[in-house]
Amino acid sequence: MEAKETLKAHIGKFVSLTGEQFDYFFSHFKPLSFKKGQVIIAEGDTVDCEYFVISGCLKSFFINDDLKMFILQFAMPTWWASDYNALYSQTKATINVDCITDAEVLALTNNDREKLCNELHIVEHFFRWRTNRGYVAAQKRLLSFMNNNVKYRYEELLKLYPELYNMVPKNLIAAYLGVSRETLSRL
Amino acid sequence: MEAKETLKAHIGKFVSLTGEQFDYFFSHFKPLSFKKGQVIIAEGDTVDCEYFVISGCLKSFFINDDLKMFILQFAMPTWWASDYNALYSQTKATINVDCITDAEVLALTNNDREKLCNELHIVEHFFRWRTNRGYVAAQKRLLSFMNNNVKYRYEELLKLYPELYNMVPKNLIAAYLGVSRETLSRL
DNA sequence: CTTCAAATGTGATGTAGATCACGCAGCCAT
DNA sequence: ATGGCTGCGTGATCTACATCACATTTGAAG
Repeated sequence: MEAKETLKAHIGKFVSLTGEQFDYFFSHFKPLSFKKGQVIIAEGDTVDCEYFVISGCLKSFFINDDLKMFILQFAMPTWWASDYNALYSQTKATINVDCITDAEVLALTNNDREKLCNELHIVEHFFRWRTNRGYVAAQKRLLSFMNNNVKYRYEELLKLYPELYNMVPKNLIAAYLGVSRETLSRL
Repeated sequence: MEAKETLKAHIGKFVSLTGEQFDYFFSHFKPLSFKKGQVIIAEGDTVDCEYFVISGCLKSFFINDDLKMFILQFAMPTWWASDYNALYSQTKATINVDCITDAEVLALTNNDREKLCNELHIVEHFFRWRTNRGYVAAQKRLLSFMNNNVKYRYEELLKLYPELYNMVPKNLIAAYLGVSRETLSRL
């Protein structure tokens, strides 16, 4: 029931579903448990789900030709993660998603999301709102990238998500900030 | 009628509205003409519209404390522009929008968009889709920023939007790429 | 046609951060 | 405990790009 309550609280922050509507909505999610290090989406995979994090921490990341890793997102509880480009346009994954810690998630298929959006206007409203927030956050991060040096971005990140400092190894934080682990280590 | 047809074709790429539905939808847009250099949204403004570009080219940009400009987006015909953070969360603008060339746009208020999304499920569907695309594009740009050097990003930009090369001064392209105009000039 | 400001090119020099190389500490599995 | 692996710090050097300075071209307005 933990997972169901977490999702309900999350949705409830923006829209009001009746109990019946929420039960129906929830019935499309599939609970999954993963171990630390387990891969959820690998480059080249067909992507048909997005994942709502109940506990633990995921990362979505890109590996370039030099095998350098860039982290797009740390997904903490009540965050969503997937390769959205692949999911929305039904192409192969170019982004990977795996588990930084043991994690419990709720999986929702692209088809089910679209079905739910069609059947329940308010669910579509919720998902529009969610992506709006994601879009604004992505723009802010882009601006911060262009405007601020590494030190400032590191401090801002820790201010916003202090739990990352202990939860996530420094080399991953460096990969999120787009900087080498050596430079990060020198503050 | 030019503007109406442009918007209709744009919407029609993703959803099908009846003629009646589209007329109603369109009736909420207000046509506006601007001259080159005119400011549409200035930092500190209350933002209550987003703008659909019919002709010409806008830019949305941020000015930092050192008066350095960073361009978030060039808005060409059929693109949308605003300070979405301010628009969605009803806060003061931190992003500016102005005209690189003379421009015709259609303005839609936040209230009207929300009203339309409520009244017509399919309109909400359209706007969800639009933001999804924007979100994916923003993520791609972020990745490109972390992964590729200026030269590569410049070439990719020109490959994607060759018209920018002649339409937009190089210092603005530099501000989009997050690089100094001198460095851009040296390729 | 003339004038002035904006746009562009280019040299010299400075610097944030990358890369390479190494040492060391914790930690899990044999 | 012995080994090997992952995470973390730190020195030395390298490089892409910033910054400052100035020259040249261009194009719009009088």
